[in-house]
Amino acid sequence: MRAQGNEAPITAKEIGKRLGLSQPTVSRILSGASGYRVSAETRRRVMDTAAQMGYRPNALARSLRQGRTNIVGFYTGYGYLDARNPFLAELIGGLQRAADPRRLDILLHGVFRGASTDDIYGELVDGRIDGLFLHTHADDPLAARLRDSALPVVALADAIPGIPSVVADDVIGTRILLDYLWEKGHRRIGYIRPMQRFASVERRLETFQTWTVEHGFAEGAAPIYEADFEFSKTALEAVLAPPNPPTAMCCWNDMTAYDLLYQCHQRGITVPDDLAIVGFDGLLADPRLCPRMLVTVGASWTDIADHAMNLLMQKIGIRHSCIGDGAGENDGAIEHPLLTQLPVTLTEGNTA
Amino acid sequence: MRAQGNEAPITAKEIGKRLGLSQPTVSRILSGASGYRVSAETRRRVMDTAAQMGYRPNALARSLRQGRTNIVGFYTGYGYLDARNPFLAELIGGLQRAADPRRLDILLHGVFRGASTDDIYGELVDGRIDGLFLHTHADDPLAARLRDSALPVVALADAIPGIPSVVADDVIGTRILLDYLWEKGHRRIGYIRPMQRFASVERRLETFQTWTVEHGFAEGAAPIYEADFEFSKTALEAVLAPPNPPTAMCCWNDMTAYDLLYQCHQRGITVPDDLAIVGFDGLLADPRLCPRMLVTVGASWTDIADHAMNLLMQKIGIRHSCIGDGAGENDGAIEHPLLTQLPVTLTEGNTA
DNA sequence: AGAATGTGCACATACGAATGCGCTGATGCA
DNA sequence: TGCATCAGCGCATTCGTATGTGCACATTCT
Repeated sequence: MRAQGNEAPITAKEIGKRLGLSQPTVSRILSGASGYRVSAETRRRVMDTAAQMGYRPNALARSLRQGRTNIVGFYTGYGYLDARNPFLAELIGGLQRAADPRRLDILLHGVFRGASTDDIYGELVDGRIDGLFLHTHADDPLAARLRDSALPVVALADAIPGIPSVVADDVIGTRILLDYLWEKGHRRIGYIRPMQRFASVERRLETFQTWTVEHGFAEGAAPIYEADFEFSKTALEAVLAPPNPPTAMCCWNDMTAYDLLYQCHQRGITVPDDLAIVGFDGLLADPRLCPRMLVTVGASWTDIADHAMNLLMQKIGIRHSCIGDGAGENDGAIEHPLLTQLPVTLTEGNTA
Repeated sequence: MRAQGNEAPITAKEIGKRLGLSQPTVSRILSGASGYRVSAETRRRVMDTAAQMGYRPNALARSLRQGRTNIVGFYTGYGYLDARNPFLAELIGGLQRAADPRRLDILLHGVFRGASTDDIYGELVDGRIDGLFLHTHADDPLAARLRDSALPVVALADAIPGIPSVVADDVIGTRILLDYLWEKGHRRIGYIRPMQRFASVERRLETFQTWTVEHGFAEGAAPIYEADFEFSKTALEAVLAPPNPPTAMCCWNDMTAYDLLYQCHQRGITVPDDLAIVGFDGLLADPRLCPRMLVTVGASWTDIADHAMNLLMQKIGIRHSCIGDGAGENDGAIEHPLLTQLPVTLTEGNTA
C-alpha cells in the first residue's frame, strides 16, 4: 500500500519556495519564455530542481491561461459507430497518424444515450479541445449549432454546408466505377443507396443517373434500391427476382457492398461471374484481411486526414491570432473552398 | 466573415454581473450544488439568463478546481499501431462503448516520433486525464514509470507486472485451440510466436509446450517458429519444407494467423485441408468482412473493456476519496487481483 | 421586545501556470 | 557626480470555476 497523496503536489510555486524564487520566475524558465532574462546560475538551479523533483506542468492550468489545449476532438453523429467499424477505423486511424507529427492528441467524444443536441454541443465547446473533426450528416442539428459557434470545425467524409469539408471525389469516383463495369460488358447495373439523404449519397446517386443516361441505359436497366446499413436477405431477392436482373451492382459504400457480397455468398451466387459488385470508400484494401475483396474506389485515408488536419490547424491559428488583435484582419488567410474533393483511385481486389 | 471573438466570453461572472449577483452564486446554481439555499426567483433568473446567453461552463477551469476531467486516456506502446489495426480497433471500440454510459470521453495519446519515455510520461500525468488504459509490453520503461506514479492505470490485452491487467485467459484459450485440433486428428502441430517476449506470448507458448508433452508429442512434432508481425513468405516455406511438416499451425494471435492464411492462399495451399490454422484474440468475427475466417479463441472485447473500465473507475474513486481525508484508509476498497483473466470462447468461422 | 433560528446571498480563496509591469542594484558613459 | 541603461527578478493579476465562511436580513419563538 503505497500511501502517497499527502505530499504537496509538485508545482512551480513549490519549486520557487524551495529555491527562494517566485513562481513566475520558475514558470518562465521552465516554459522557456523568450524575452525574459535570468542568470545562468538561476536557470540551472531551477532546471535541476525541477528535474530532481519530477516537476510536470499542469496542462489544465496552462491551457486555461493560454486558451489552447493541443487536443483536437473527433465526434461522430452516428452514435452506434465505434472504432470497430472499418470506416471509422480508417478515419480515426488517419487522424491519429496526422495528429502525431503535430504533437496533438485526439479526444474521442462519446455520445451517451439520451444526450440532447444541446448537451453534446455544450461538451464540445467547453474549452477542452482546440478544434473538432465532425463526422455526421448535413441534417444533424448539431452541425448547424457548430457552424455558428466559435469552435474551429472541419467535416470529414461527408460534407456539411457552411463547414469546410474534406471528402473523396464522389462524382469522379462513381464514374470510374461505372466505366469499369461498362468495360467489363455490363449493360444492366443496379444502384444501392441508403435511406438517409447524405450529401455524398446524393452526389453519387446523381452521377449514377447522369452516367446511365449518357450511356443510353433503357428504362429499368438502371434500377435503384434502398437499403439500410444492414443489407437484408430480402433485398437481394428483390434485386434478382425480375426477369432481367442487373448483372452488376454499384453500392453507395463499401460496407453495403460487403453486406451484398455476404448475401451472395450465402446463397451461392458467384461474384463477379453471376453478379459483379463495386463499392465506394477504398476500405479494407488489405487482402490478408479480406481475400474476397471487391472493386472499390476511394481517396487515400491518409490524405483525407492530413488535408483535414491542415485545414483545422489553419482555422485554429487564425482564431488565436484574432484574439490578440481585435481588428479581425485576415492576414495571409488563404481562402479555402468549403468543399475539398480529394482524387480517388480504383482498387481491384482478388475475387477468390 | 462573421467576426466574433471581441465579445466578452460567457462566464459565470458575466452572468452574475448582468443580474447583480456574485459569480459563486451563479456557479452554485448552475452546477446544482446541494446544501446551498437560493430563492426560487433567483434560481429562475440565473437559469433563464444562462440559457439565453448560451452559457457553457469552462471544463478546464472546472477540472482544475475539482481535480477531475472525466476523460480517460488510452496509450499504446506500439507506436506504429493505430485504429486501422483490427486488434486496436476492437480495443478502442470496446473502450468507447464502455466509456459512453459512464459519460467519459477518451483521449488517444499520440506518441510523436522521437519522444522520450520521459516526455511521454510527462504528457500522461499532466492532469488532463483521470486515468489511463495502457496497452504495451511489460518491458516498456514507461510501464515502470507509470506503476510508481499516482495516475490510476489499468493494463489491457497484455499484462504488466504491478499494474492491474485485464487479459483473455491465455492458458485456457490455448488449450481449447489445441484440444480442437486434437479432436480433428492433428498430431503434428506447429506454433508461431513473435520475436518479442510479451507476457501473453510466454503464457501461450508455455501452455503449448505443456500441452504437447501431456499429449505425448514426439520430438519435432511440435516445432516452434518465430515470426515478425508480418509473416514472411520464406517462413511458410520453412514450415512446409521438412519431410513431415505440421498438419496444423497454432498462431500466437489472429493477425499472424491472417498472415499465414494469406500466404497459404497465395500458393494454393487449402485451409484447413492441407493445413489447419488457428489463431488467438477472437478478431473479425464478422463473416461479412472476412469469409475466409479461421478458428480463433478470445474473450469478449466488450467484456475486457468493461472490466477494465470498472477497475479504473474504482482506482480513480479511491484516489479522489483519499485526497479529502489524508488518513489513507481503504474503506470498502475491494482488493482486486493484479491479473484478471477473462473466460474465452472458441469461434469456428466458415472456411470458404 | 430581545433572542434564537433560518434564509439568501457576498466575500475571500483555492486550483496552477502565464504574463504585463515595475522594482532594485550594478554598470556604463558623460 | 549624475543620469541612462540593462540585467535579474518579484508583484499583482489573469484564466473561470468551485467551495468554506461569514454577514446581513427576515422570521419565528419566548
